[in-house]
Amino acid sequence: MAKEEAPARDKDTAGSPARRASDRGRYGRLNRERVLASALELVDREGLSALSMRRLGAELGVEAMALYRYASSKDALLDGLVEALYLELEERLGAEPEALAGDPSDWRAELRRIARATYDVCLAHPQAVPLLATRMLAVPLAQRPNAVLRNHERLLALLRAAGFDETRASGIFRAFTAWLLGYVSVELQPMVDNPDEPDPAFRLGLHRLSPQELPTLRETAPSLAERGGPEGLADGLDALLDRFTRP
Amino acid sequence: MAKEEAPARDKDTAGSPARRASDRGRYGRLNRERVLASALELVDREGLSALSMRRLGAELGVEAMALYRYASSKDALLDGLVEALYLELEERLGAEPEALAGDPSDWRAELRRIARATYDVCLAHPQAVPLLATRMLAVPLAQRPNAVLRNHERLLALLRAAGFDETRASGIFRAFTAWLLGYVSVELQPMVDNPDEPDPAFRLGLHRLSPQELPTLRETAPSLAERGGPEGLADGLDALLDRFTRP
DNA sequence: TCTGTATGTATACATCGTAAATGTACGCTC
DNA sequence: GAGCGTACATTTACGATGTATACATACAGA
Repeated sequence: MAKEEAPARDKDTAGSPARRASDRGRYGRLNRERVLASALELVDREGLSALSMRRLGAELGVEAMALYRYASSKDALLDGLVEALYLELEERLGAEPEALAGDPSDWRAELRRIARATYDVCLAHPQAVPLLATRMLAVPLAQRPNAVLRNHERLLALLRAAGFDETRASGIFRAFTAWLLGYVSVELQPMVDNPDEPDPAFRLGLHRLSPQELPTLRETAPSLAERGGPEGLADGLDALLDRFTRP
Repeated sequence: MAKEEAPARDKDTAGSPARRASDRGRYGRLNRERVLASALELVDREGLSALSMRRLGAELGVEAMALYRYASSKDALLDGLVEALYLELEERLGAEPEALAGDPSDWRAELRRIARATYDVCLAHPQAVPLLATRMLAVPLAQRPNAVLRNHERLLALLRAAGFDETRASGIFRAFTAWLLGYVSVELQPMVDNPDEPDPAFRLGLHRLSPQELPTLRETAPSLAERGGPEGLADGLDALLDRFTRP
């Protein structure tokens, strides 16, 4: 039914179609990278709930079923989004793992750097953050996307190189992950009721909160809605590292 | 308010149907509490993805549409589950807020107690934990379920009573929430590939991990799969409180 | 006994994920 | 070039889901 705008305008114009590489008569337009990039962009733009196979297909000028060549199910597609986030993280961190190249005594700085880069990626894709706390953690370790596993490897290698034994390294790893994911989850959600409202109290919808039963929450809410920013992340991380690396 | 189950056992016992309280000719079988309890039980038993309106209806011996009297949409139902979790938390914490009754100097112990109780609730309903990191945080502050708001109020009142100003209290509140949610999210997910496998390495699916590219992860995985338990939670919390309450 | 309201059912529709069969255009060999 | 195999995309179809709407029923109070 040719919902296309570009293609095969005239099947036999003779003089005809002058194909560009990206336009070879509906053939080979897709690849996994494009699919995931488009999915992430859609999620960024309209939220996770807007992501359906049909919708993503339309976004790419393709039927929904075509996507199954590049992600074997919708769950796999979501895992792919997680992968995309971690690929973006790797890019920001630089290709080669610093852990192996750098000075082992800088492991704290390196952890901070990784945490900060993760924060930045999440800040760029706030709507996708829930995927980390749910999809990613729900998938058994060994089945997580490769980019995720590489990230795990990087962290663990860093810690082992710094001299921590397995048990120690695991503890630090878990604390790092918990704090990082918790922090971005709490920080990067709206909390705002009506974003277009100029008055902060109304923007937060505070008029819904009973002053009798929730007095403290009501008066603290505006301050609560502020962000700790990357500094808050780094502060907490330092505190946790102090504790979890104690003898 | 008469959402009771006690009443009107046998309108006219005559010979006939011997109605039990739970069986009055399909009328008045439901109430919000029962719906939410049943939903939570279903999630506990078969996971979040098993929760559909039809399925939950069947569980209660009722058509799907009947549920809409008690939750105006599926999203509202999920929010109801969050509420149910927080009600359970309140039960464990005791009815009256300790913050107002207790000694303000015990605020750290009280925070630990709340964290521990939350951990216990999550441990009892691991399949529902993702709801906290997603649904709960995604809902604008003022629209969160009442039990959640009461929990926020309790925490903030506790901190204000301990002498922290709004800004300070907010910072501690956010750190507390982030750590707590991150910790239970990381801790209470399976990580296991094939639960029935006796050998730990196979149970984790480690054979899928390339020894060349992921050596450290491979050797650390068994230790990673262990839990930090409530002690780990308390340790990290203490560390964060030290940091976020510094002058 | 009658009537209004609270409660649950019946029916219907749009949308979703996805299995299976079908077409279509390219790269290859001849 | 002609023809073929295969990678790619479409078509069609099915069952499940959330939910709007209209209806039926059972109880409570007059």
